[in-house]
Amino acid sequence: MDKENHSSDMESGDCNRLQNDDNAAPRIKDVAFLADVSTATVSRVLNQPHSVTETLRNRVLKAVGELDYVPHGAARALASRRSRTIGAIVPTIDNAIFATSLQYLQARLSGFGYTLLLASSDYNLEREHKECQTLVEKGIDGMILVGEARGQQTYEVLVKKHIPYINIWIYNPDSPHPCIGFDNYGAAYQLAEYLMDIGHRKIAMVAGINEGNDRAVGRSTGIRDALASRNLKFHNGFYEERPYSIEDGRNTVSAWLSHSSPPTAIACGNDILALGVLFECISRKIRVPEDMSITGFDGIELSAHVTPALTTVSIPSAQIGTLAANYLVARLEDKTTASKTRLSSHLVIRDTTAPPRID
Amino acid sequence: MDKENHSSDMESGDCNRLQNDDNAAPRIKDVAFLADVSTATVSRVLNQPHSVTETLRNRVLKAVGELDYVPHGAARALASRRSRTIGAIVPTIDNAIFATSLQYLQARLSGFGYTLLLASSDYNLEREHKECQTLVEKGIDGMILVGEARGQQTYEVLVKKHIPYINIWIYNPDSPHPCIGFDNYGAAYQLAEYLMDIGHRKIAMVAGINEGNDRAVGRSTGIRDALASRNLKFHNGFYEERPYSIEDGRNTVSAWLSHSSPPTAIACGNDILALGVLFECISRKIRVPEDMSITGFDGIELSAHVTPALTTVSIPSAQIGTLAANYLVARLEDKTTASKTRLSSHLVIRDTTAPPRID
DNA sequence: TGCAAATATGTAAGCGCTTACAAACATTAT
DNA sequence: ATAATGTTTGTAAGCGCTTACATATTTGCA
Repeated sequence: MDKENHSSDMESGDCNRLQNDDNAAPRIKDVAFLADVSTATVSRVLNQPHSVTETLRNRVLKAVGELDYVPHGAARALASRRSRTIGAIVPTIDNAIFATSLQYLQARLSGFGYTLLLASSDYNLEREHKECQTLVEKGIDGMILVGEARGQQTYEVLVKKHIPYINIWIYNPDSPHPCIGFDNYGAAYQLAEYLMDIGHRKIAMVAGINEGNDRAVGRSTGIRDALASRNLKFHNGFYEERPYSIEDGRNTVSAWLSHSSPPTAIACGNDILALGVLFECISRKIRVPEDMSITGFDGIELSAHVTPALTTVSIPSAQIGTLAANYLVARLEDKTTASKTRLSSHLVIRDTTAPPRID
Repeated sequence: MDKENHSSDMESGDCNRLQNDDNAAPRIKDVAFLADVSTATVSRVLNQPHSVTETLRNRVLKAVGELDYVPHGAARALASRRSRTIGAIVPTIDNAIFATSLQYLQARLSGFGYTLLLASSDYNLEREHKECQTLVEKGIDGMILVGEARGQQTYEVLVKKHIPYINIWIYNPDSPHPCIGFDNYGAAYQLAEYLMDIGHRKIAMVAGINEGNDRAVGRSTGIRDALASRNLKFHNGFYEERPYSIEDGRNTVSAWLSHSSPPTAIACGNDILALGVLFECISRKIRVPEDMSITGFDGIELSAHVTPALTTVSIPSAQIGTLAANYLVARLEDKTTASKTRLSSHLVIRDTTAPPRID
């Protein structure tokens, strides 16, 4: 069963192509044989082209082309201890804002020669931990996580294996972990101040689910604290947490709208929820912004185009993806990088907010 | 430098834990040593638990737990020739409808113990080919591709390596390739017939970019052929292809709307474009559907909530993701599966379509 | 021209697992 | 008791690469 024809001193490998059993994929050995060099040289041509003479390099490259040789990733990863693969765990891919980030992340990684191994946690920290282990097992070189609130054990898995990681979508100067993002709390706080500055006192909030989601917590707390700073609370205790869907936004406000003392402004944890609230108001003939102010969070493309256009906080989602890729690749190539990057969010005032009517 | 303490016949491995240099990650050897069994047994416990006695199995599992052992994916893949990884190349992640599909795909794969390696082509066939090679090199066990129009060479890479693949988002009974999806052409054809049935003759279309995108081609051709079947053409030649964005939808119709003979209905290649068209009409005070009918394609959540609600074709995007995972895993485990699955799309008639005004 | 230093290539030892095969042991039939 | 059979475990040969080290070749300089 063993092949015998490996004496490398025969003239011209050209007519002596290795008789591979059938059409099995070619190995580095086959390339070496065809180009009449050692496997080490082939490997060098592929990994550090300039350490090989041009003549040889060309011969090898020609052989690679002729055989349609594709290196075996697992073997490569095993021998070199690097997989050129980056893992990412997002709460859900099915969210415009994460999708954008992922798109840019993936594109940038691809440009650096890295591949993206993707998992989702469905906003569940246990699942996140499990997926993290799976990705680590697959041999990722670096990891991208959303937010920073998670069990210490998850971080430990990464630290133990010396896998660099970064928390995105959040910026926390006091955190021991590297991060790229913005200040959810601060942005929400500012948003609430704006609402109060233009005269609102009766403010309600439809938040995203807070559990296991520190971004949502930051937004909720930011609004709440801003209100408290002026001795206000959520009007009538109108504060609800809902999943990311238009439908949920709509349903949630129904009760509030028929209350004897409805809020004059509703802050939402994200644009999708806000859109739901907006659509519900519209279909109930409640004038926005005259009778009701609405704010979103995220700044998805759509928010600029609905009528009235949604006041929201725009987030640099594409940039987060790109920078996360930059950070990890820099770390992996031992270049220095800032371990924390603060990106700015912007309050975008559009047409769903105005001073409340004076009764 | 070599460790010597490997004689496995010493009493009780319990107090003789392998002195790993520092905190290097434990290897299967370490587990075997701790549990006082061979590495083969450890491997069996991990891969075919029932081929090992309960006593031994428990001892091994205990050792695994104590050491926090995580198998090395690359080594595993190299030795077993399976990576438990599935590749997917989508045009862009940043599109609600693909994101949904990916979310379900990923969730299902994860349930089967597989991981998703993700790449995007940006609707560029060459890039797709390159990404395909990269993924194959990483050692994916199966591949998911969107649409079926691509160079033969791309398919060959997969076939040569015996990697099962499936084209999603499309259904073509005559194709030599397995697929899961629906009939873009037929659905579009039906949509145009509906428009004509309710009286429209002046029909225009804002299509997605057709190049390198057979789904878009199918939709465009479906509309065009339906018109032709009743001796119609795009009114005034009003047919434009535009990128996937609300802004593009808006801009595109501007010219048509100020034309002396505007269309009475505009069919769009996807919901996002349709939304753009709708928003533009609304901001120009053109009544929808009285003065203008608009149709979308995809059935994103939003289309049901805008006012007026968008008439569109709903697509089973989640199902496509789930079924694609099912198919590939079945193939990899040598179970039989249908190689082509036709899913149905549905014309959802809502409030943006009505008979044209009679002049 | 000769010798040291620099550069180019080859040799072969792993990387951490899986698995064919061999060996050991347990079970049943003879 | 012995042989035949089935089951459990161990041994060790790879899987396809990379890379430290050894070797061969070239270059620079006295």
